[in-house]
Amino acid sequence: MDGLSNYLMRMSLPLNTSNHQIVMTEAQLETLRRQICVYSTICSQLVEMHKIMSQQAASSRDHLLFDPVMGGQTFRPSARQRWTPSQSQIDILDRVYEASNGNPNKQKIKDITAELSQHGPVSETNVYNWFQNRKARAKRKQQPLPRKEGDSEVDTDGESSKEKKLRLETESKREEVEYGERNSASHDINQGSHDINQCSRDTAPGCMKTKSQLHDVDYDMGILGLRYKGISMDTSQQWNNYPTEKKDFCHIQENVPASLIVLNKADLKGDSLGSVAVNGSNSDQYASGRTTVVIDGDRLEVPSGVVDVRRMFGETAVLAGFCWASCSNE
Amino acid sequence: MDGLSNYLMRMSLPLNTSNHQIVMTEAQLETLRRQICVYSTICSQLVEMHKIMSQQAASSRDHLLFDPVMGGQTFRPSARQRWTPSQSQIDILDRVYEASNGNPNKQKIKDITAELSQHGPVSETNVYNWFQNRKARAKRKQQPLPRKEGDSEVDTDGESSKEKKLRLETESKREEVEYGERNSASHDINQGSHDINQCSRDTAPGCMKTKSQLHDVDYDMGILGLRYKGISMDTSQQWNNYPTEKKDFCHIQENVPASLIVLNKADLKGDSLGSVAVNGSNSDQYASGRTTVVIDGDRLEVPSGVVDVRRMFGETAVLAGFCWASCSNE
DNA sequence: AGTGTATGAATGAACG
DNA sequence: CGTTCATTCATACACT
Repeated sequence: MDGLSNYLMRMSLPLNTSNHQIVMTEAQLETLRRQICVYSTICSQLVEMHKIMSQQAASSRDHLLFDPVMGGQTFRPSARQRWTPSQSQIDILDRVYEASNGNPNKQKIKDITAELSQHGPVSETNVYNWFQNRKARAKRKQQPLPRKEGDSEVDTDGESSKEKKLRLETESKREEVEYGERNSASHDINQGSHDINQCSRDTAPGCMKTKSQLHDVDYDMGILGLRYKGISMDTSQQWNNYPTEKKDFCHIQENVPASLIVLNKADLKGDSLGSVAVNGSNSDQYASGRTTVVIDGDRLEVPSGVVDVRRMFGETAVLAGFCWASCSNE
Repeated sequence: MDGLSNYLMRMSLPLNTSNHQIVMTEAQLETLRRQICVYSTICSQLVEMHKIMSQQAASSRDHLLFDPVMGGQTFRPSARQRWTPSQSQIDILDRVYEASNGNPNKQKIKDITAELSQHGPVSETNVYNWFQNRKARAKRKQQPLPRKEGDSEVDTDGESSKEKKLRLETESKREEVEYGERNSASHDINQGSHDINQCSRDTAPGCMKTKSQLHDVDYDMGILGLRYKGISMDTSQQWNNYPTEKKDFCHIQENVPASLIVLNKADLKGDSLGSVAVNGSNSDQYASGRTTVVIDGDRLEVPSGVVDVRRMFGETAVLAGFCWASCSNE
């Protein structure tokens, strides 16, 4: 649980009540009211989402037979043969994998299993296998040796414009290597003020900034960020209902065809992991799992999914800017 | 916007604050605290769900290309496109496949890729996958000889203890048959008061009971039930924060190494389907897809996934008991 | 447009 | 630990 679990604490609300009346300041109450409003909205979204999902699940055959509320486990009428880790479990595993160098020993596996079991059924064997596979496949991907920057594919050169999309697909195979490229690319982000940097309130938390501006920003998108993600900024009722100070929480850039979405989830995960999602339907964005996005006027290939934001964009990059202004919106 | 949006109203909290301090009664504050806690938890589920949705949306093209939070508006995440070998490439691949007996090694793949790239864009991974699939599907097509239903498996007796887990895995092939066994097993559940039946509040909704006790129970786990699933009862902060009356909603059994989790989703699905999930890390619980659980003192092998609770445990069994008390918790 | 099929891709598990 | 198997998912494409 994130912020709200400690909310009362931060609000200085007495946790143990006695018989006398409790006194709240106006500010406390106001904050409280807003917070409740926010969560109320989110919860109604949850219900709505689940209804849609259930409906989807009911009307689809196999691959959609999952209940997202159940943590992403896929349920089928027949028993599932193999373990399917939930997303939260995967996140944890990823984190552990990143942190560790070698294979976890037996005790370590026990620990991990215990933690994972809080997010769904899992056995130690599952964990063991996961690390085995992860390592093996990481190694395999390491084979196409690291290339510098977005220079052309050495083996697949002479590519036509049509082949470009395939090149991207090829690139996606060397995730680890690409992170390095990201870092160098992040320098671009740090230069100049482009579209995404038009943020008018440089000090507002969540405002899209160059990473050099990110120091000491008490950033906290978390759930709110996730909530924002699905919102069409111009039309969403939720967005209109949203408290102004929360809108300023991040900067919406409406004039770029597709933009990076980085959702900081530090408050959820306790680390720098964030989600990168992009939209846009340019024809050259076909690479699976990655998309060409425009950041500060420069084109970047970024993977979708959970990424280490700091690793990708620099140590101080904890922020998010996002824009759902789809170039394919009719 | 659902309940909470009117929450302040119900709480009689003044919506327009003046300059004086606001006074809350203890009861109000307590209710408020609990409500926030509940919503906080639910929101975390939203986050989880949304992660999964995003993931799904990113990896699927059309039918899932919508974000439920957006209220059905579709947007286009990065398109994903898969490699489509040209005919000449297929010819080459076929030829190589025919000529070779085993899987090509890494160098061989490189060579093949090099050759194929002269006829179109291709990556080594594409080649690798192609051979994997080709081999697997060739094998499958030659197989469809065997038996009818899962009946032929019965003769696999004389199993060693080591083979047991394999047996379980095999068993999962004949779901329907197993349901029958479950039904008989359910009689055990109905007898006497065992661990899981220690529920002290027999009338409390959601309390784990024998099926004979379930009549006329106004059962309603819904989202809350779903919420429970990810909670480790002994360690989870969420659980500790949870209102007492909600804890009583179902009965938590803390002293069994692993226990059955049946989440009734009748309110969501309109039927008796529920989810069974189990955890536990006993060495004999490694069979993926099913787990040994302790129910009323008896060990049962139950499949994970969606099951017909009533069919499995009896017509009146609509309830859920669950316990994440992991036997591997330190 | 909906439905079905072939197949590229992903990945948990098992093997040697 | 590297390799292979087996299953599943999702897409491209064909069919109607």
